[in-house]
Amino acid sequence: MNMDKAIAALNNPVRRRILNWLKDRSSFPPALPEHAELEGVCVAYIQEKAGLSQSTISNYMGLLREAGLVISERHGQFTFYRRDEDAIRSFLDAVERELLKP
Amino acid sequence: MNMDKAIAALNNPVRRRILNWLKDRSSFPPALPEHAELEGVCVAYIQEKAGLSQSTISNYMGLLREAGLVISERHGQFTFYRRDEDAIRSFLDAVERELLKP
DNA sequence: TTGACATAACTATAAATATCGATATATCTC
DNA sequence: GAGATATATCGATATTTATAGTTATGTCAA
Repeated sequence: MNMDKAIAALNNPVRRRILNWLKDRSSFPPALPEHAELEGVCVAYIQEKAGLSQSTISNYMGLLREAGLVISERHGQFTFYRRDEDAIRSFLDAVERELLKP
Repeated sequence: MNMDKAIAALNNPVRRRILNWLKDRSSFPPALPEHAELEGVCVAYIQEKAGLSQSTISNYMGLLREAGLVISERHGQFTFYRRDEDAIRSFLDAVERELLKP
């Protein structure tokens, strides 16, 4: 997790919203049967929900991934994104340590 | 405290550093005797330490103030800035609530 | 192999941000 | 009041970000 990249990634309401949506897989359309066991969500579903172009969302997800906030996993033609809960928590810890007066 | 503005204000390493410096008044040159009781730091000291132009720092401090992370107080020709600890804490709480899975 | 599809990478443009120097404003001192 | 000082504001430019369209890449299915 990279603090600078993470803050930059979060400095956008749509990306924060996506991170929120990913808390609950069921806020998206059901996965295909063959992907039922996967936790992540494919780009197309996220795009649909966000209402922005495919390229924009792909770029957003790349930023979130580079920031270490989400994990991507390719399965066939699909890329599934899911939150990295540990990284998110440790980001919050780091921000708190940096901001809070000792 | 405004979440969007606060994140934007923190999305810059110098502004985060300033916020850190302000944790400890003694990391700056001593205040004038007539300002000894004040907790804040004047713009010129912050500028000196940051090594950026006066206008840039004045602008930075304005952003931090609008984000609600610092409090400014004018005394004569000087403006003293200090951290708003309560606002910082509640910002951290809000970010945590937004990011962390329930 | 040939399409069809999902996603990523590339290109382009508009908007936002970083940063400075210059100027304006307020205040202090004489 | 005139000049000095501290800060804010304005104007300009360079860089970064947002976003879309287009193209490339990889994979599936017939």
